[in-house]
Amino acid sequence: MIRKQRERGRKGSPIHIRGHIRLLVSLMKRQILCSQSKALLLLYLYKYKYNNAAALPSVGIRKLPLSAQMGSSATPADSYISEGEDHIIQDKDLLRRTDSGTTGSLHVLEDLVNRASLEADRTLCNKLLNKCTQSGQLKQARIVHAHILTSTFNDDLPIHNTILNTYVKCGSLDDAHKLFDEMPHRDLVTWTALISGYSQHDRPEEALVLFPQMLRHGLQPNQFTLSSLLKAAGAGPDPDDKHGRQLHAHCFKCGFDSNVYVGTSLVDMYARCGRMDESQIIFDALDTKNEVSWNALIAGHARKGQGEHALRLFWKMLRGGFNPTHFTYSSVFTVCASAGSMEQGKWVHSHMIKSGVNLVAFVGNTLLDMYAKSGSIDDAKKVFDRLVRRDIVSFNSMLTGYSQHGLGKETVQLFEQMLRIGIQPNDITFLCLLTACSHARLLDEGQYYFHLMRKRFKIEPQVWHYVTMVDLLGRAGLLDRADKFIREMPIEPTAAVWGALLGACRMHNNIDLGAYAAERAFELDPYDSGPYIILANMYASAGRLNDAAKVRKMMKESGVKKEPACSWVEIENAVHMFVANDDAHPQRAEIYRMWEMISKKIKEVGYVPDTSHVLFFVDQQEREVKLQFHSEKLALAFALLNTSPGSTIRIKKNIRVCGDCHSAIKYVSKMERREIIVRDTNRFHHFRDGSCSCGDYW
DNA sequence: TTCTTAATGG
Repeated sequence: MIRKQRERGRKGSPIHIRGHIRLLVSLMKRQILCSQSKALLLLYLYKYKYNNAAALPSVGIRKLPLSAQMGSSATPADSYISEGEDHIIQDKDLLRRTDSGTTGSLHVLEDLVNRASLEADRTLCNKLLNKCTQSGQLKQARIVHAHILTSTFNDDLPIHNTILNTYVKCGSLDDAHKLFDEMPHRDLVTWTALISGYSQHDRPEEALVLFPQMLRHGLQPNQFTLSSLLKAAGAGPDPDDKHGRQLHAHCFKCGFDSNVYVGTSLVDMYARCGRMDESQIIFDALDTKNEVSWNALIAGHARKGQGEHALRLFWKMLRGGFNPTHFTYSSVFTVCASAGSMEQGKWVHSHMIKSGVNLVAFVGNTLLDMYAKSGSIDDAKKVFDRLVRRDIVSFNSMLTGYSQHGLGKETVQLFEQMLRIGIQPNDITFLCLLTACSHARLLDEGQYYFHLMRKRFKIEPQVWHYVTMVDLLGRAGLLDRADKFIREMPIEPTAAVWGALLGACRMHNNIDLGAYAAERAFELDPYDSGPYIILANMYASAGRLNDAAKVRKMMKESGVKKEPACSWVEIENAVHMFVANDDAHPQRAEIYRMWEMISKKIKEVGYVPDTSHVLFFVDQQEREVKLQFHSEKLALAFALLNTSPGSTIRIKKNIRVCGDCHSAIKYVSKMERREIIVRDTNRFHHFRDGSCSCGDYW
């Protein structure tokens, strides 16, 4: 009790400062305080501000012309934290120079200056640390920490825990761990703060090893510890559920599994380990669920590519009376983006507008991506323009959109705009930019940006940047330069690098270099069917059927399976899938009849089936028959049967569209007066009035 | 004083 009183009146404590300010104000009112000495008031203001800002106007200090007194170095109390220690020292110097006058207040002031030690009190330190935590200012946190080390409350455990947490939130786990090691005493909060630090900053292994150590110190985890540990268990490089299961047992034993935080973390952990069934069981068993629990489950299905399931859960969540959050919308838009289901995405978008959720980058980026990936680049741009705050991901998403739609000029313009605004590009930005240059035949621009990336932005190109450069050079027909470029790469070329060269060789019919590139690709990744198929097709279309057969045999022997080609088309909120020569579809007969009719009609206006893309069909007529039933053709016939005249048709494909289909779709777009948008593995084709946006360059 | 959920590439 006595100690408490002493502490309350100690110098630096709020009461102490308040008293000083009152005294100073009264001196000032009686004209005893000379003008220079008002600097002293500023010093007190610094301290006072953080204790009770609301009380300031009542003592009239705000009316002081502080900046006039302090010259250009004047610092408003608000910016104390961000300006740091230098200014405090500066103010001290000012104080020393204060009061050369000989007023009767001299003694009083001298006394005050001496007593105005900068030692902070506990409340002030907590507030300062809090502010550092919120704004992530590590440097200031270290200064406050230094003050605390020389203070009388240095052996205080809670304040050390707060510092540790501040370091964590400022992103410096080194500082946090160092403090942890130096601390004379640690409690559960200390351990938990460090564990959660590693887990939040994506260093799961380091979080997990702390757990057994903590147990050895005789501490039992609580809900905070367990949820952090579960997050770490689900985030491992190769998330296995060994840690997860042990933790689950621990949660169960201590009865924490019914806690919302721990329960939700369990749902999330199993979902990240790919065990959706167990995730669902835990979710169902939760007495108390919140939005986060739903989001974790929905995101889990979305990540696993179970889009339909995720959407069903979304509707269920709504029916259950839960309000979707940014996270929910974000997952749902991602699902719609990868399925190319724009109609459902639009519906959810309108739902989001009605619910009043702001179009911030967090959710806007995924919405933008959804429109771009569904083929509507105009809607994507609208979303981009309306975003409340654009971040690097917003720009990257928009750049990706442009580049996939073959809009090279727009990509370059947006990139330049981004630089003007002062947003730092990252490696993904450059990947989009280079891809755009490649797709739009912007050879010089592509090479220029590749150098710029290194020189001006100090971003070391990753293997994917090299792949794109090989693609850029190769597409432009500079096959030898592309080959040389690969040989001069500072990093080892991967199968994808050689694959890019192979693709270019196919485009420019260079079989020898193509065969060489394919060999390298086989060596580096024998399990990818792509290069085998391309090479075999190249041989086949050059009439070298024996060589084609050899490649095919090689592929068979290495046990590679060709991924079946399929196409998807969305009709009235349902996505329909087609495989080549589909014979299981309920509307099969109509679809085939439809295509035969179309085929006949477009042949009359000039369509010539190109059979060079088909392997091993000796007889010309048979070749043509097989060719007719590529999945995108079936999807197109189906869409023509089931949509109203004039409406846009959007088709998604899992491999690159073949030359014959590309040609056929061009004719169909003209004849049927339809806009047809085909999304293949690396770009969009907008067919309109007989031509394609890719300019037959893909 | 300590806790859970999303997004951009090929």
